[in-house]
Amino acid sequence: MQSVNGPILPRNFYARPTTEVAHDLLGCVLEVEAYLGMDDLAAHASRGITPRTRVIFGSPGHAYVYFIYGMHECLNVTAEPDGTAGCVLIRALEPLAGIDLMRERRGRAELRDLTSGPGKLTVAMGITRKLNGVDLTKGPLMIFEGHGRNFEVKTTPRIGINQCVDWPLRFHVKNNRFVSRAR
DNA sequence: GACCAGATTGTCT
DNA sequence: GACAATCTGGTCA
Repeated sequence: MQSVNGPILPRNFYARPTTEVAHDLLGCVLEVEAYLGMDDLAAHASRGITPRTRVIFGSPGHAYVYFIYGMHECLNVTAEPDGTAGCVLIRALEPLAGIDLMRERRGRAELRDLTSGPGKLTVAMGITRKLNGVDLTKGPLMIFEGHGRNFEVKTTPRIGINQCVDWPLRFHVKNNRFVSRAR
């Protein structure tokens, strides 16, 4: 796999408030949603620690991969200091490397269709629950620093939830053609 | 373009 | 047993 970006994001990038981590991930990825702790009823972590949510309460900078709707897997990164719940859902990114492989896995040629949604990008990148709990500062899955921040950030409510529907915790790069589309 | 229904299984009550 | 942080393909316009 070709490396197209700067250094790997360090642990202390993730050990901060979830909304800050979400906001600052823009530029590395294009669209994110923040899911907080006990007060955020839309977050899996609001139910407390279960076998599934254990990772969210653990060390920052790890992958939380969950299975949803019987057929989709979604990638999150954990935030907040160790012991505090918080994670960031990666909703969209721009395909930069391995595009042919992504097309093969997705069964689609259109570049915009490869990673413009949380369920899509996990398929395109080959991410499964086997990667649940892996350390994002070490690999095999990593997030690299972006190329600067000369873009406008758009903040909106989150998509596809039934609780806390008004909370402005979705962040994406304005006018970018690779972000997902709300129904 | 908008809107709708179906697929399919892990997780928790 | 209900429901879910989604996607796709269909219909209609």
